Amino acid sequence: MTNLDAAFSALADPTRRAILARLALGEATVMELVEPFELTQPAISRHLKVLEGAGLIVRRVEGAKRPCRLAPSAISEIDQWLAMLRKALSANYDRLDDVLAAMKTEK
Amino acid sequence: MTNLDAAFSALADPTRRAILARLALGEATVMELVEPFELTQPAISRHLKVLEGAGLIVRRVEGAKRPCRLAPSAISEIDQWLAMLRKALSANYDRLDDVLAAMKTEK
DNA sequence: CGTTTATATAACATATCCTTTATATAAAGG
DNA sequence: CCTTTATATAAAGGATATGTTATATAAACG
Repeated sequence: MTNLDAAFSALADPTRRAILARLALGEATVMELVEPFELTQPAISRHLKVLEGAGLIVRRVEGAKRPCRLAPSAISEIDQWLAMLRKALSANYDRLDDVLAAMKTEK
Repeated sequence: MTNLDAAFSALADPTRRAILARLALGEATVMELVEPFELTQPAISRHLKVLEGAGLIVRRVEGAKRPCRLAPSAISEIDQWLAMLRKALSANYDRLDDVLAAMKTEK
């Protein structure tokens, strides 16, 4: 599995996206992340493992706690890949512009 | 399943990303998309269905052929969501800048 | 130390995903 | 019409994901 596979499939789960949205507000421990969800602690621990494996979050050790936060380079690879699509889409858009411009000229 | 779930999980598969990369070069029929892969036609048809369901591609009817291309608004929702993460990450980066600036001042 | 708190891991059930083969359908071409 | 080409759908198997409960570990607290 490439990093891109891991990153996109990590983001495909709404619970994991919610965890990331929470972490966007700042660091949180596992129990703090469990609290807002109707899921057990092991379930959240697993989601965190997936997010960590995808390089989307990092963890510190602080006594018995393991505070999580967003990984600094979290979405860089994703952004790079999406840039390819964006470019293609804007190229298509430009072609549409050309067509419209041509129609205008003919008129 | 939200659109975001569908979009991210569609992108999580390397075959589907390759299909999108191919479509970034321009429209292609199902058989044209089957050709470069070591997969059967039904397998590709399914991937196309997933991509269509996620709003990432659209299809025309042209006789017996169904040419596919990238959907114009393909990644807009994804981009919107990622913008949230990007913002949080750059905010963290700014905080780091503050710390570094403070250290510099003290020195 | 004994207990509580924080987290991880194992074992298991269920659901979903990906692929294949086999078959259906519908347009195209003699 | 009959055959070929293009695509879709169904059935089935195997792998993977997600959740739960039960348990392990390790730090914190009294």
